[in-house]
Amino acid sequence: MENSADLELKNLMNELTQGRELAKQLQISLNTSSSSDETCEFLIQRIKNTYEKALSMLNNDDGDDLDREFKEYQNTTRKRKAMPTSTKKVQLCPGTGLEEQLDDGYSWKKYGQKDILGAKYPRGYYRCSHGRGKGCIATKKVQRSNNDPTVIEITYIGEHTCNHVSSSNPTPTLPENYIFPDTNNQSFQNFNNLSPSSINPESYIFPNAMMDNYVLGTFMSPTPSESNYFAISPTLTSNYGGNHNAHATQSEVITPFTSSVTSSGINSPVVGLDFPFAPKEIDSNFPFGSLGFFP
DNA sequence: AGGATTTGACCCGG
DNA sequence: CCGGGTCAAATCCT
Repeated sequence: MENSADLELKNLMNELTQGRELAKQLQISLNTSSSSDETCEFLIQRIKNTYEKALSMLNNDDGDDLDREFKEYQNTTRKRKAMPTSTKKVQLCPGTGLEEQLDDGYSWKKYGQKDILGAKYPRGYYRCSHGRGKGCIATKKVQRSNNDPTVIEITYIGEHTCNHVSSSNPTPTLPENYIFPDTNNQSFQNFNNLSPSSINPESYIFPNAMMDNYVLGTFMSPTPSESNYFAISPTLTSNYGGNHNAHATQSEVITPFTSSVTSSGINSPVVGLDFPFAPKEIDSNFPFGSLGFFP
């Protein structure tokens, strides 16, 4: 068994190593004409995050802090104490796999969903799927914007202490580098060489029909009829949400540009990215919608 | 069968 | 008391 100090040190090393790798990625991106501004911006943000995380670890010279924090969490299961939060808004790119666009490299487990007053769309609650076992207290809230259904707001609460990446995307040295898939991947190159206005949906993971179903039928239609979200393939459990009125502590807008790298068809559980796309009206019309039938 | 998701109930702070 | 956050049993999916 390794003690908490060793674990702390290991986590610190992980963070610093990750920062170094991200910096390398940034350098590559800067030297690559096909890389977008968003790519660089996102990398910079991630580098900042790793440094902040590393610094906070150093400040907590008491290695038991995380353990204690989790204990407190366990003692107050229904109300978490004030935790560091960060919010990012994700502008969905048409034609890109929704799951990929929302994937942040961690695996999440949904533990709740709630209608929020004044919000058209329900909010989904997720916690790190390694959570309880590893003492990772990270959670996130995902909600679709009232005004712009293509904007998703993700609020991250607490820091990951598990240093685990999604089982469907294992990347030993870069736990959160889902955004940098194999650049030899044809689809990735297709994507990177495209300007947003010239996106060719066929380059992506989802065929047109499917994207129509997701983006047009589900997102855009104010009054979805038969093409509501219940028609969505149950195997594609992507979640959407957003809240335009958000007043988060920090906010950043990220335009995802993830590749068409799939979850490699891995049949491991798709974690974290399910979502009720339909507005509340649909929910009320189809209270048993996810079952696809009325009782 | 086991793990993930859904959903109504519960808890608690404002 | 209201509303956001969480729990946990039921249900679904693989």
